[in-house]
This record gives sequence, C-alpha cells and structure tokens, in this order.
Amino acid sequence: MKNIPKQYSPGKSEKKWYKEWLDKGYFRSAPDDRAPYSMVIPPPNVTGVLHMGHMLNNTIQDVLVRRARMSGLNTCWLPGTDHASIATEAKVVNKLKSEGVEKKDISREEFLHHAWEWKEKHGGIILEQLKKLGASCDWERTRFTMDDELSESVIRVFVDLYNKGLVYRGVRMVNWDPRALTALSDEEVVYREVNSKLYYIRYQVEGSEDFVTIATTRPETILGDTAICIHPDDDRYRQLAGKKALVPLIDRPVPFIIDDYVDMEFGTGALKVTPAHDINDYNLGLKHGLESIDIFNDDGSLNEKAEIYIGEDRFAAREKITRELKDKGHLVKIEEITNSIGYSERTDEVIEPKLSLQWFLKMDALAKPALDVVMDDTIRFHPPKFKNIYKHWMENVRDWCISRQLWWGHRIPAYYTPDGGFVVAQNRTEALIAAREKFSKEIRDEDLRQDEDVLDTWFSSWLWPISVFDGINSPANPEIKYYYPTNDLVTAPEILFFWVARMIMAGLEFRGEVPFRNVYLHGIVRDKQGRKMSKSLGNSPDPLELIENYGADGVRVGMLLCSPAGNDLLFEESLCEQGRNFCNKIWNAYRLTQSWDIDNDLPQPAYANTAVSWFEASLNKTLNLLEDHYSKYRIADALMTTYRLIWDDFCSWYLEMVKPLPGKPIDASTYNTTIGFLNSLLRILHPFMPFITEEIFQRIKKEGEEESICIAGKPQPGIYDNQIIESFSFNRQVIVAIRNLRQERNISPKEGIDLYIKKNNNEQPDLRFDGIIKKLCNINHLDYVSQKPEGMHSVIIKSTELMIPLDRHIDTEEEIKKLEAELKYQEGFLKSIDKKLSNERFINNAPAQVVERERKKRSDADSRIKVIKEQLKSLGG
RNA sequence: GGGCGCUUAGCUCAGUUGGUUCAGAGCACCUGCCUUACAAGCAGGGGGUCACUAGUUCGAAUCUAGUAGCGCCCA
Repeated sequence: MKNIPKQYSPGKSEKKWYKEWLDKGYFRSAPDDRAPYSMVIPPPNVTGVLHMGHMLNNTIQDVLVRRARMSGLNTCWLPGTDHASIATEAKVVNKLKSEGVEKKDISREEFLHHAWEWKEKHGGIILEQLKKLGASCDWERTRFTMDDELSESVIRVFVDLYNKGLVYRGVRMVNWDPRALTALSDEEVVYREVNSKLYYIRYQVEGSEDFVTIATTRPETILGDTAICIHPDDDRYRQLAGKKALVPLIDRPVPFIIDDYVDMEFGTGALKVTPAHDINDYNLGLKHGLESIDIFNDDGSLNEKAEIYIGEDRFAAREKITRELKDKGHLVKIEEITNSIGYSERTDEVIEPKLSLQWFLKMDALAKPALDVVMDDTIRFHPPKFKNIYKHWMENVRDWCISRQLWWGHRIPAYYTPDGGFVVAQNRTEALIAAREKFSKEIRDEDLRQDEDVLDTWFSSWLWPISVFDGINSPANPEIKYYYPTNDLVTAPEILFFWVARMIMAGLEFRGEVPFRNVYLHGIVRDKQGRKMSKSLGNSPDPLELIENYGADGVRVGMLLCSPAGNDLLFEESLCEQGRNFCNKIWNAYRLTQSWDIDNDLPQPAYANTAVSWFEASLNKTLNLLEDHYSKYRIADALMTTYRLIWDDFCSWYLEMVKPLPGKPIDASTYNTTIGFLNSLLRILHPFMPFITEEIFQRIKKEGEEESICIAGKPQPGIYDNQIIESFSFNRQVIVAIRNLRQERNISPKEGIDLYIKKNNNEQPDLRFDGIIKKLCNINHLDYVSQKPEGMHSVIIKSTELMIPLDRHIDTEEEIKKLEAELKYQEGFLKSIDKKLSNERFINNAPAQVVERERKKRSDADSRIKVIKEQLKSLGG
C-alpha cells in the first residue's frame, strides 16, 4: 500500500498546511479587478477565549469564504476583536483588587494603563485559536475597536449625530447596574421569572385612625414613596381623595392621587408610588407632578434620603424593614408570587431602575429605513423567520442609552465649561474653539472638563463593517469603495438587536447603503439536554481539546452536522467522532486508488465504462443540488449532500464497481478518471474540511494544477444524463435484492452463483449494467430468459423477475406467504389508483401530468400483480 | 400581559407551488461479516395514526380554524 497509513492523522497536516497557506498569502486580499467577496467577523471580546459558539460561528463563515474564494472571487474575511467595555473593565478591576488596588484610588490614566497592559497580555488569544480551526481570515487586516482609526470613527459619528440632533443628553429612568456602577441599555437587561414575595403594608391615613393597605414586592422602597395612587372607580378608597397617608416608620405624609392606571384587581387596588425607582411610577409622577426621592446610592445601598438604614445594602435593608414593619404592626401579610425581574446581562446583578443623566441616541429616524431594507429583502435573513422578530423590535424601539459610567472605552467627546455649558467636538482643540464661539472668548483650555463617561461598546461595533475599512474617516477611500457593502454576515439571533439592527442603521446613515446582503443566523450551542453551554455549568467541552482529539476537520463537520440554520444545536462529542470517521473514509478512498497497479495497455472494461458514465452523471446532478443548497444558505444540507455523494455514491458504489479484482491491474483510463473524480470531490469538500482535502489534493494533483486547493476552482455543475441515473437506480435495487437473497439463504458472498432475469411488461434491460451486477453480486453467468426455469428462487423488482438456482430446500410455504402479502398490498394499491382514475373530477381537475403519472402507476401495478400471480401458480399456491 | 414560531422514526432534523410506491436523511438500533481501502469498516434489515380535532379539496405531512404541549422575542 505504498506505506500509506490505514488511518488519517490530522495533527501534522493541520500545522503544515495552515503555515503554508499563511506563507503563500492565500487569505490576503487587496482590491483588484475581480469581484469582491467580503465579510467581517463578529468581533469577539478581546480578552475572551474560544468557546463552542465561536467554533460554530467561525466554521460557517469559513465555509462561505472558502467557497467564495474557490469561485474566483477576491475574498476578504476581516478578523478582529472588540473592547467589551463592561466585561473587560470588570476583569481589570478584579485583577487590581487582587493586588490590593482599588479603582477609586487610582487615576483614570493609571487605570487605562493597566487595562491596556491586560489587553496586550490576554488580547487576541481567541484569534490565535481560530487559526487552529482553519479560519481563512486576512490576518494582516486584524482590527480592534479601540484602534486609533476606529476610535476616531466612533467619536466622529458621535459628533455628527449630535450635530444632527439625534444624540442628546437628558435625565431619564435608566437600567442601573449597581455592581458595575453603570447605566445599561434596554437590550443589556435580561428578564427572568423568579419566586418573589408580595408584602401587604398598611399606611395610616393622616389625622385619623384609618389605615390603607398597599401591596409591594419591594418594601424597602416605601422610604422613597411620594404618593398613594387609587383608581377613580374604586369605591373602597373614594373617601381618601384629598387626604394624605403617612409612610410607615418615617411618618412622612404623601398625598393620595387618583388615576385609572391602577389595576383594581392586583394586590389591594391601592398602589404606592415611588417615582425614583420604577419606570411606571416615574411616568405617573410626571403626570401628577410628584416629587422624586432617590433613596439609593449608586452601589445599591440606602442614602440619607431614606432617613433610616442609611448605608445598608438594598436587600439587607429589605429584611430589616420587613422585620420592623412587622414589629410595629404595619405588615398585614406576605404572599408568594412569581414575577419578572431584570438582571444585568454582564454582571447578573438585579437591575435598579434609576433616574440618571445620560446620553441617548434617538432611534425613530434611524429605525425606519433599517426596517424597510429588511422587509423588502434588500438584506435577506436566513432563515427568514427572523424578519418578523426584527420588525416587531424595530417598530417598538426606544431611544438608546449610549453612555456608560466606565473608563475602558471611547470617552464621550463632550466638554463642559465651569458654569455647566458644554460643547461636543472631535477633540479638545476643536472643543475649545467651539466653546469660545458658543460661550465666551475668555474660556481657557484648562477650564474645559471632558465628560467622564465612555460610550456603549455597541456604539463602536455598529460601525464595524465601515470602520474596519476606515470608511467613516475617509469615506471615498479605495478599500471601502471596493469591499463595502460586505456580502454575508454570520451571527447569532441573540445579538440581532444589539448589533445587526444597529449596523444596518449605521450603514444606511453613514454610507447610504446596507452593510451586507445576507445575514445567516445560527443557533446557540447546547448540550444534549438542551442546556446552554457555559463555563459555570461545566458542560462545555474545550474546543481546542476537541480539535486535538478529532482533528479540526472532524470538529468542523461535527458542528455543522447538527446546525440547521436558525435552530439551536444539541452538541455531543459523538458528532465529532462522525466527522473524524468521515475523514478516515476519504483517506482510505485515496489510499485504495494508490494501491492499484496501472496497466497502460489494458482497454477499459465495459463495466468500468458504465460506472464512469454513471458517476459523472451523479456528480453533476449533486453539483446542481449543492448550488441550490448554498444559494439558500442551507449549509448543513450542503454538507450532508456532499457526505452522501462521497460515502455512498463514490465509495460504496463507484469504487466497488471499478476496483480491479485482487492481484489484477486497472486500466489507465479508468484510473485517471477516478483520480479526476477524487479531485473534484476534494474541491467540493474543501470548504467544510480544509485540511484533509489539501493533504490529499497535494498528493494527487497533476502538473500544472493550482498549487493549493484553497485557490483551486470549484467544480462547476453541468448537464447530466438522467437516464443513466434512473437506470442505475433500478439496477441498484437489483443488486441489493440479490445480496439480500444471498444473506437470507446463507449463500456466502464468496460463492459464485448464476442469475436468470425475466423481463415482463415490455421492460427493456439496460445491458450496460450487466457487468456491474455480475461483479458486485459475484455472478458466474447472467442470462435473460422468457420462461422461468425449474428449481429457481426468485424475487421481483418492479416487474422484473430475478432468479437464482437453488439446489437446497425451498420453503414453499414461506414463499407463498410472502407473495400473497405482496399481492394483497399491490391489489389494494391498484384499487386506490382505480378509484382516483374513475373519479371524473380528478381527471378534469388534476394536471395532465399527474393523471398520466397515475396511469403509469396503474399499469406498473397491473403487470406486477400478473407476475406475482404467475409465481404463485408455479408454486402451486 | 403582547407578538412570533414549533410539534414528522428512539435522537437531531429535511420535506420547495397540495399530486411519483411520499412518508425521507444522518445518527442510534437489530442481524450477518476481521470479504486484500477503511471494524473509525462492509453487507443487509426493522422503526412513524406526520401532536389532536374539525374543515377546504378529486387529492392534505403540506392550506384554514380550533385544542393541547413546547420554545423564542418583547414588556
């Protein structure tokens, strides 16, 4: 076997070929005359490590990119990372804390120095890991959202939007994360159903001995109450209008207000109103001109406005207040309820609604066109079901809170004068000019104080497809003109709004053009029980370990096999095993061809000629199917189609057909054609399994062929002979039937037998397949007969009788039973067709084609019944 | 609470405009094989009332309505 090992070992090939690809610069891209295919990576967190979701995400991207590259397009897959403001800052804060340094004790400059140090040390590990997977990114273009060019873009965009009146600063109720000490956007809050308690608390009506009971899930917030709200139609409380209630424990009087906002059915029908700590109460407060009393510090502890329990954490305060309310007779009862609580996506801390001065981006004007381009399919979502979800969000979008009380990120370019005015400008110099113009010529540089906050990370990511080509700073540069819009975006539905929607807005706003044409949305990688894979659950395999065990190609196949677009995928390691096994199958197909002795003088046998004609047709048919799958972004289907083409058609059938008998040589023509087929199959497979295909390609490629399969052309689908495909399909049934017969009758595959074929119903044999039948079924003599000879065992395919002589005992009764069952089925089938055909409305309404098909079915069934009956007769049944 | 979607073999899923002997694939399972490429393999096989009910139609896994269960998004 020319020393080719029995098993493919991926490790060496992967290292060798990836290095070769980089050295030769196959993944490099620069604008030229060819059509571009561009794609930007969804930038992972710079300090993150590779997890299964990245594996899936990047495998799909690599498949698309490699296929595009093989289609002759100038492909640019641009990699990079984002700075992940909250996550990274949290890591740096923790690291400093472990060294005994508190963030509040060091300056912004010092902190950022540490953060950059951290980024330099841990940043980009994830990109190195992607290389192990085979990702064919243009690595020289790697970008980071805080690179100079990209940062400049972010600031430029902020200034621009401010000047257009879309960015504004205002006091709003925001989602406050008391651990990260920052505001969050609505999208960064995750709601969960949790078991809570509903506390019934009675307030004394001022100047009386009456009490009114309210229900709340947050008793600690009574300290911030500024009203009690009751429904105008509620007879129970009507007499309270105009009076005041005393907040328990602190005896602060608050008015009763009347509003039909209150749900009379919920709790007691009386609602405590705390405008500073609940969005609905806030709106109610605005309507009724109520005071807002903010009782919390930024870290969630009570402040002096609360009057009592100052400095206690909000949850500790809840316990203590509950106890005191109980002791003083204010607590009526406690009920168990489930309600929905918002948590910070990043820190998992319970979100505190908080009134706060923040920067916002108006969304209405941006959302409208971004919705339109998706609804009219300028941008296509795969699968399209996400259009609905997108629509719903875009129609209900609210202004985007873009400021974060953090240091790691793009600092907001707003500069304040000592008396509280501000200007927004690209940099300090321009800010000074603007401030002098706007306020006073006397303003000096040192008078200006820049806003302390940074921008939401997504406020830089939303520019990614533009800023990586410097299209914001330099809108007419050749790169952005060539690569933008990008072709495809591959991401998870989780960030449809965070990122995809906003990129579309930014693209339209700053380039007047969509950022990409297609969005492929893949599912979340879950474990077999459907749980999301996570570090804390410990149910996620280590991707690099998987690659180590199964090879990158095997893991890629494993991921894709279970990943129909848009569905979550239940991952298990055995899928990688299947991928690895597939590698081995291909390897051994290659190995088989290398074991043959080639005889240049040998003419091509008839059976090989037929085999070649058939496989060529089959290959082309599959290539057409693959085009269809790819055009619909059905990547898993494309892989499975390829898998079956190689495993079933090529290995199980074609190679078995053409394989020379042991010790015999193969003719040169068949050999060369076979290698040609293998070559085509490798090219089809390359996007899925880049390494093994390169390894084998290098071994079989002819002189003058492309130097790497990466840049080799993909096989083009051609017209094909459908007749031979159908003929094969029939003859395959013949072969399977005979094999089955042998197995049932315990005839060893090694034992040569004779085969007689009786054609009925004017069927014509396709003699081209006789040689193949003989070869694959180990037939000594094959004869066509018009009468069934004596002592035969037979089986029927369509209306064709296959007979093999049997000198051993035939179980006549068993045979008759089988035939009768078959007869019964066929007669029932015939009856149903007859019913159809005798129905006038069917004949009149159904398309002629369908009616014709039914007639054909009828005549087939008819003749088959005849054959069965004859057989039964000959058996004496 | 509002919106969207799903339910097909033991598992994960295809099934395009309603029409082929249309009920399919991969995996898993069962049987027989270490047959000179591959036991990480070969050959063969058994599995489904297409969630349920009613309707439209000559004809329904496919269209409509309702019911049940599940999931997702938003508040």
